[in-house]
Amino acid sequence: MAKTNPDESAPVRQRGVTMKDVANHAGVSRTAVSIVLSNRENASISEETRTRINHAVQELGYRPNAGARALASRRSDWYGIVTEIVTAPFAVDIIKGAQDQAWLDRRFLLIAPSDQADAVGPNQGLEDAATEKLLEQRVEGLLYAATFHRGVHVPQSANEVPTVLINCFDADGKLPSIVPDERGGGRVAVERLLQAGHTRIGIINLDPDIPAAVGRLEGAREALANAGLELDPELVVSGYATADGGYEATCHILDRYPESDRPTALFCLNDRMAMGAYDAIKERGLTIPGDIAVIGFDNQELIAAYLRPKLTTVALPFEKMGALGVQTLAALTAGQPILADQQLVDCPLLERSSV
Amino acid sequence: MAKTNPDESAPVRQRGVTMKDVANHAGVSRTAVSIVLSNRENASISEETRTRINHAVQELGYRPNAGARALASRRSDWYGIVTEIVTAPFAVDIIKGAQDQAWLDRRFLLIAPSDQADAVGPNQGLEDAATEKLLEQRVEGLLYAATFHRGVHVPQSANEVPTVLINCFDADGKLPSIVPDERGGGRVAVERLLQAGHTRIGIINLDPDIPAAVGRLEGAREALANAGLELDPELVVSGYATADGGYEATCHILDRYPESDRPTALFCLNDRMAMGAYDAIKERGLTIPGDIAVIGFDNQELIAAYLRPKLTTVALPFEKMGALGVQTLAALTAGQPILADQQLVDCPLLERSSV
DNA sequence: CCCAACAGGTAACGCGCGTTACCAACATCG
DNA sequence: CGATGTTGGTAACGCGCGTTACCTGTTGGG
Repeated sequence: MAKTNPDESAPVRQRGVTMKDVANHAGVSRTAVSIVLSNRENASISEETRTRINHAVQELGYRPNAGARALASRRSDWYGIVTEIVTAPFAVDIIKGAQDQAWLDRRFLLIAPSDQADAVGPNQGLEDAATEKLLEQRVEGLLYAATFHRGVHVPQSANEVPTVLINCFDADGKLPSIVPDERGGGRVAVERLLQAGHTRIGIINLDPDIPAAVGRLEGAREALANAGLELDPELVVSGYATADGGYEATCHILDRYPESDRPTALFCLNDRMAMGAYDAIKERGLTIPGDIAVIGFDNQELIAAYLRPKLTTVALPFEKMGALGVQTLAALTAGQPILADQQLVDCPLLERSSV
Repeated sequence: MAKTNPDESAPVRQRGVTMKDVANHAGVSRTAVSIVLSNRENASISEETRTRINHAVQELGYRPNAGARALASRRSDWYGIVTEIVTAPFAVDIIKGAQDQAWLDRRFLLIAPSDQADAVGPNQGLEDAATEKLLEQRVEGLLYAATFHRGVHVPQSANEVPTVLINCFDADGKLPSIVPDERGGGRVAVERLLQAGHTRIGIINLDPDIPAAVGRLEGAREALANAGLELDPELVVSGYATADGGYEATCHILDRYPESDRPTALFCLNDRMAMGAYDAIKERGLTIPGDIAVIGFDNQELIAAYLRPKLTTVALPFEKMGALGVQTLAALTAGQPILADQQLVDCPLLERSSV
């Protein structure tokens, strides 16, 4: 009764073709097949038997068994990544970057979900389980990816294998990490506004304590200083990191000043807040970028590319961070030294139409 | 020179603890350990040695080797999913649904990227490679996920193992598939508008040929028919599936009629077009939903939840489809019969504030 | 008192493959 | 002509584990 495929019209399915079968079919030993397939340099197999073996492989449709190979060679060619894929509009980009890079290196990326509700509290049950599962698969390296830049604690068992943090950093500062250059991003954003002639720049801030806010604000300050200006604390308004929060903060900042003294540009520390800012600005009959220029941060495609006018913003280099994470891991597993404990990745400015 | 960890302060890292070590430490045979760890029912191991073994496992920090287990037991506990993660704002949700379900079943989901540019053209090089790689890992089942509902061609080798299609269907109609109930979604959207008292409903259509457009439109027609109304073809405008496309189509439809005859509601066949519709409506000094109600489709969180007012829309059940895909696969690999070749998944209405 | 029926455990084989040690045939050299 | 490579291969071991066949007491029944 347990037939998987009731209607089996005898396709060319050769399941379970093993190396031995290939060897028999080619009239050689299994060792010879192994040598040819792993085509080493110092081999000593005649060209003739070599092609004979390759033909046998083709004819039988032989497919190597990765598991067995891993067992025998004691290398799995797998990396593992632990990430909160749940609430993550971003995480996917990190995964994609890592995935593609791993694929280039002919490695597999095992993805394990981590629903850590709180980074601090020891709600690490699931996360530990994820790590454990990955180690059971004998991954050669581990990646931990966060959805927003912050400090994290990593399960103990991660010590057993090279580990790299992406978009987050180890609170104990032992593990190598890849994070966005928030400060550089803030600088480039404000420089762009300065270059467009704006000198009174309002800043719609995030929660001031998180690394993103600290870095971006610092960058803004730096850019202003380079232009001989100072950051007016009055012009910095914090709000919830949502469209509503951005809307309210923008209302606040726009209504506080007479038109003559009003900021002519807004630097929103994320795109969702920029979305709210758009509404507040339009509501007041002002135009973008004519009356007020807006620049965002994060480059959430769905927002930035579809707002009207399209939003000029600073991109978070998720894909690049993912790729760099895998590269760093590759270096570590190969025993090579890595460049630095913390690698900063550029946040490039994406010009659209709101400045 | 190739030291992975130069500063090795002797942590409790016990790498390579094997079953034999556990056996020795507990003073039993390796077989006994194997039996206890795979805790079978018909075992005959005394409670005492059983706990002794468990203690040894704890003390040595033994971690089973999943690869070796797979090799010996001839079952890998792995599924593979091939998906175009690249341009995909959605795919991630399918993956998440599948991932979570697989995790519940204590299985791993191997994700392989497929950058098939064209579903029809034989640009299947990469996709074939992905499938091949997955089969080398001896996955027990395969999932193919598309980012938008459409027909696809699947590599030959997929026949070797149970296969399920998600958000797409086999052009040859052989493989089981999981797709959204587009028609039901269209129906529920229009029903909601009817219920709010709207009878003149404009429809911002997608490319009329794709399954999504066909189904949703059919559903709309059905809902109207149930209310004794007919679909006015004049009120259906197709455009590019973007915010700009939605903007233009909406302008077209709004400017064509005198105010008295203007539609009082718009059914946008996706959220990006709804985004453009918002702009067109607001530009004309009209309010949402006061003057014109808007309903979308897809539930792209970043758009729907952050538009002002928040967009009422019909959700595409990606996560559920992913989960159902894995469940179907589980049934197939267990040799159980499946319910139907094509399973439809409900598209639920999400009430927000635009109706 | 002998035999069957357990409970409690072990030896040994094989999964598919990488790898090392070894072997035969031939060419080269002093 | 024997010693010494070199070329082209093979036998055999082990990776870590599941599984089956078997073995050794101890009981209970006739």
